[in-house]
Amino acid sequence: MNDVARLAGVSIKTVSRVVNDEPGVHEQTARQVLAAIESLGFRRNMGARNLRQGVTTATVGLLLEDVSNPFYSGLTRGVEEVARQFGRRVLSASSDEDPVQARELALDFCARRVDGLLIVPAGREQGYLAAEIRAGTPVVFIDRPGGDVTADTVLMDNVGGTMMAVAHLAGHGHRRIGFLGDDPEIFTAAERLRGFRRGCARAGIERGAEFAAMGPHDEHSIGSALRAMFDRSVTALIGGNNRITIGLLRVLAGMPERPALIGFDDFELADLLDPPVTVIAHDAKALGHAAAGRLFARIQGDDSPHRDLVLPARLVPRGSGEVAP
Amino acid sequence: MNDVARLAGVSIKTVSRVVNDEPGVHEQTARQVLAAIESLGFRRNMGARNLRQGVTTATVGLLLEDVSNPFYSGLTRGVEEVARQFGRRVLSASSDEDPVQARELALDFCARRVDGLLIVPAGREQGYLAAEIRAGTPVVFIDRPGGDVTADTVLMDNVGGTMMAVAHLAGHGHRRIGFLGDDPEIFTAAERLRGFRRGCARAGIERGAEFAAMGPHDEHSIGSALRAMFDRSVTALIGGNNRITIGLLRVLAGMPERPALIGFDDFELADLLDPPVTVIAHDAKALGHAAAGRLFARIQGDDSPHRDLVLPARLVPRGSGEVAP
DNA sequence: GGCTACGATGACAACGTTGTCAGGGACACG
DNA sequence: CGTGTCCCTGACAACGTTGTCATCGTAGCC
Repeated sequence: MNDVARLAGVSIKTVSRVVNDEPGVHEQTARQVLAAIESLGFRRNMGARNLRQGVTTATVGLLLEDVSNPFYSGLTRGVEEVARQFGRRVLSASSDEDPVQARELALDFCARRVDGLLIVPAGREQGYLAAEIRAGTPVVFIDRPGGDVTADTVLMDNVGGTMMAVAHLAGHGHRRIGFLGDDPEIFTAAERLRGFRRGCARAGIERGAEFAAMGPHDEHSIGSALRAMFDRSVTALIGGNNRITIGLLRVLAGMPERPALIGFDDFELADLLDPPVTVIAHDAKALGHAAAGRLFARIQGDDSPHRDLVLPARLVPRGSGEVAP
Repeated sequence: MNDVARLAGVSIKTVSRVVNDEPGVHEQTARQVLAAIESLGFRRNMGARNLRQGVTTATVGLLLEDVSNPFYSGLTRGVEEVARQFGRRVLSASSDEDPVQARELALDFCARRVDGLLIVPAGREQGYLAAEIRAGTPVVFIDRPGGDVTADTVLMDNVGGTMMAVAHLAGHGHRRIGFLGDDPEIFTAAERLRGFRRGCARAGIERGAEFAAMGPHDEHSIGSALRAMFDRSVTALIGGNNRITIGLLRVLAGMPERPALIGFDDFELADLLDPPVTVIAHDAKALGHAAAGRLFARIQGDDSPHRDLVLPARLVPRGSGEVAP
């Protein structure tokens, strides 16, 4: 800016005025300044501007498990869209479900003075965020609650969705149902398991005819879980998330059994498989929209009490869940 | 920092020393400072630090078409991993293939003084980047060259991949092959079309027995392109990218014809479809690794001449591409 | 005792901006 | 001609850090 000022033969402040479209600059002067800016390729240093003006960095932090998982990339896209509407950029990072990394990344975001933080919590404790929240950084938890920290939260209806799946299978005559879920340390996995149990109870399925195998899962563990379930005459399966459902499909492709199947999380091509896969669907992008919406409301000063938003899940029947035992 | 200094009864400089683990602070003093930091929840302002220290913001900008497309989210993940190794965060944004937005986002990244820029160019002209590059911001183009701007570039072997697909189909006896590609304004689409033509020539397929329908495509346009091709007795198809291949599969599901099919871009579940889909595969994450690798080399001062890297594509035969006419 | 050496600390400037306020010239009016 | 007003412009401080250099006290040495 100094260089621009020198070249244009004006003071640095006048350059600032031109850059910011402030009124009260002679048109002739402004032209000279603009010419100087052009010829020097000057670009205002946002960092310095933020420092001077105080709070905003026009950036929000998004911390999730893994961008390359379609669920999270859809979510990211949703966040990005809302952020753009509010003139913000998104700083994103994947924690790989590792609490230590998550903590480190979140604190790094704070040190960068993001305007707000969207977090898919990894692990049970987010206590390290309490100080940041007190300091005024708005935080919204996505997909899982913050545990020991209270803040706005946007969740899926995990319990309701799984109950719906069980009811659907029971409605088609299944009485022995297996659930393959993720590590129950993960909130959504525990919730879906809860939904599974409750759904079974409500459908009048006797205890002992419901089988749950919780993860973490790879194809090998899915295979052994499946064999154990088939040994006990399970006729229908529920996949606890998109990874597991796809793993299930892959393993089942090499087995003779063709149980009914419902997956939690919709996924691309589910409708083109044979049979097409019935799923409990929810909208990752909508989740991003909702969470970012809350965050920007907070950023703009909304200080109403914390709100928990639960987005609905819906059953999409496609075939695999509508077969008789 | 001021507050911390006051509370600890030391000068602001001493706090700075403690925060930066500089030597020469009495242990007792350091403890007091740390206690003050803890109790005030102080976190160093990265923006101010960057301003003072000069260049780095420990951030790179990643500009792509759409994070929610699995190809790009895989790429993003690759970039993120390398960035983390180098202690950087990733600021990402989707341009939706709109040159105006792309320009705006890229310049915004520059104004934030990112350490480097990874760009999947949208549109033909990236001239606005020339000034930034001259000013010393390293830029790496991904997936498409920069057109009027020269910088490091990391590409896929689009021509070779498509030629491979044609050769594979010809090897199975196909003489009338259709190619459904994206908008030829897009570099990769044009390259793949070129590969298709060259592959046909090399396979001795007479001109007039190769049919290309370029996009942009939706299911409707794919449908009409397909009908036109079948009218001319096409027996094999190549899908020009993951979106188009999936569109093709969806449209074909409602038609009686079962042509041979090879898709450019691998996609999840391709192996579970019936028949499993043969694809030209490449590794999006590897692309991200390679591009970020180049970028950080530049950031660390590598000023060797610009380099163009072309990552190989490979044919993954799964069934759909191995059927006779 | 006077000297150096060293360890611990602080004062101050600077990074690139912008907000505040004051200065200076042109012009109109009494 | 003096005065007030308006428009344009610039000097200066400040944002939160860190680099440079100076200061101070104490210990060690001759």
